[in-house]
Parts: sequence; C-alpha cells; structure tokens
Amino acid sequence: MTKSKNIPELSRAEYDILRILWKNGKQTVREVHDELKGPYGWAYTTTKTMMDRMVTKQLMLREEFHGIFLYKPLITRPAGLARMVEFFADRVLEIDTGSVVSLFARSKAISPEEMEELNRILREKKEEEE
Amino acid sequence: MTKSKNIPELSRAEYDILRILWKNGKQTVREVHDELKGPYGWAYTTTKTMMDRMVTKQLMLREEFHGIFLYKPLITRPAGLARMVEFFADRVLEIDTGSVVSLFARSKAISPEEMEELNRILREKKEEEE
DNA sequence: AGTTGTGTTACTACTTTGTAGTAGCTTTGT
DNA sequence: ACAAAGCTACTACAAAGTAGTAACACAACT
Repeated sequence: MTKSKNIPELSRAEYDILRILWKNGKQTVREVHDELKGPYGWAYTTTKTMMDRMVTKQLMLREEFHGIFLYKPLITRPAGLARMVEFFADRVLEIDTGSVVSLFARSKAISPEEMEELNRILREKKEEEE
Repeated sequence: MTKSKNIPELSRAEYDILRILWKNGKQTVREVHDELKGPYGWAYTTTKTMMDRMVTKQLMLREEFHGIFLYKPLITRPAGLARMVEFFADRVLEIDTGSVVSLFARSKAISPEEMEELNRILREKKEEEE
C-alpha cells in the first residue's frame, strides 16, 4: 500500500509549494507564486488552484488577516522531507535512507531539530513496515 | 519552462516502471507487473495501461516476439536518473547535484559507464541553463 | 464623485496521470 | 473439443496539472 496514515502522499508540485511556506512562513498566493516562477512557468491562477486544493486536502489552511488571505502549512517539513528521502533512497539510489539523510548535514538546509524529527519519522516508517 | 528536449518529464510511477526495464532488459507486462507488486498494489491492467501509454509517449517501445510482446526502454538509465537527482538535489537537499551523485558510489547501484553519462548529462543541463 | 485600471477571488474546464473494469481473443490443460 | 486462464484493446473515472473567465474590491485619476 505504501500509504501511511500520518504522512500524506505529496506530488512534486505540492511539495514545492509547501517548501516555500516552510521557508517563509504564512504567505499569500502572490508571494508563493512569485517565488515559484523559477521551477514552474505557471500562471497565477494555477498556483491559486493548487493552493486551494491543498487547503481542501488539509495540506495547508487559509486564514484571513485584515482582508488578505494567508496560507499556512499543516504538515511539517520533516514529514514532507521523509517522503522524498524515502523514495529517493529506495528507488533511485537503492541505498538506505540513513546515507541520504547524512547529506543534509553537508547541505546545511536543515536544522538539528528538523533533522532529529526526520530521523524519527523514517525510523517509525521502517518499523511500521513489518 | 524546465522542459529540456532530450530528457522527458518522468512521473514517479513511470520512473519505477522504467527502472525494472533498465534492470532486466526487455520484459513483458506480466514480468514488470510482478516486480512492481511491492511498491504499488496495482491491478495488472493498471500496469498494462501505464506501459502502453509510455509507448505512445515514446518512453519505451513494444516489439512482438513470437506472439508475445516485449517492452524495451527508449531512454537510458542515466537520463532517467538525471531528472531525479536534479529534483532531489535542488529542491529537497538544496545542495549541488555533485554531492548527490557521489552517493551513488557508495550505493553500488550504478556502473562506472552510467556514472560517467549521468555526470555528462547533469553538466550539459547546467550549461544549458544559461 | 464617477470612471478606469489592477489585482484577487471563485468557478469552470481541459489534459495527463493513476487506477481499474470489461469483453473478446488466444493459449493451454484435460 | 471445451473449459480455464491469461492477454489485449477499449472504456471510464478520480486526482493532479494547467489555465481561462467573470465578478468584485480597492486605488488612482480627472
């Protein structure tokens, strides 16, 4: 099944949107969209549609703040990373997740707390597999 | 745009199917399906549909051999790996692709020739980005 | 204050991917 | 020769990817 209850399946695009929110905190569609310009050549409405659908799916929530709408992630970055690391380790590198995680150290793109949670999640997933 | 002519976009499922073909060479739908059982709990017809659509998209081709149909990948493994490595390095680890590629050495899942081609493709893609 | 522009939202829509059922043809076992 | 089993083509429907349109709000201009 590969479908763990806690961590929802994330498409590449969904992950990329969440990534911006993890980095910058709550943001408007416009802010996310502008930062997404590089990887995706999307129209503004595409970003909007994506984000609204992610609200429906409970991947993020939208809150009104003096007339503007801010979107905030509902899943943590380590949870999102876990999915990616797992796929990449298992199916691309064909190596254990641990080795991949160790690259994060070098990458400096993750805090110690996040690293710890990431490891915990991966450990749990592994156990759950029996 | 992110759409390079040479290397087509690959979904996770497409990549996983190609992976089996890269490992085992030409195979029937049945063979691929059986090996896919683990990651995906697909019905046989799902695997079939996927593979036929990939033939249409020129990701693989189908040839008849004494009454059975064999599917053969049309893109090389390094080309497929390049896409994955690029995404993972840029957007997950936020590190250069080189560091990720170096993990392959440890993984023993790639031959020296493939490694060389992978590096070449990544280099070209990088250049192409200017 | 009335009009024009600019951006935002909700709604709709079309394509591709993921997922699978069904019906008919082929091969095989007895 | 016939039933069982597998394979194929065809169809279908949901989710993801992608985007247009209409209506609305606020600012600016005159």
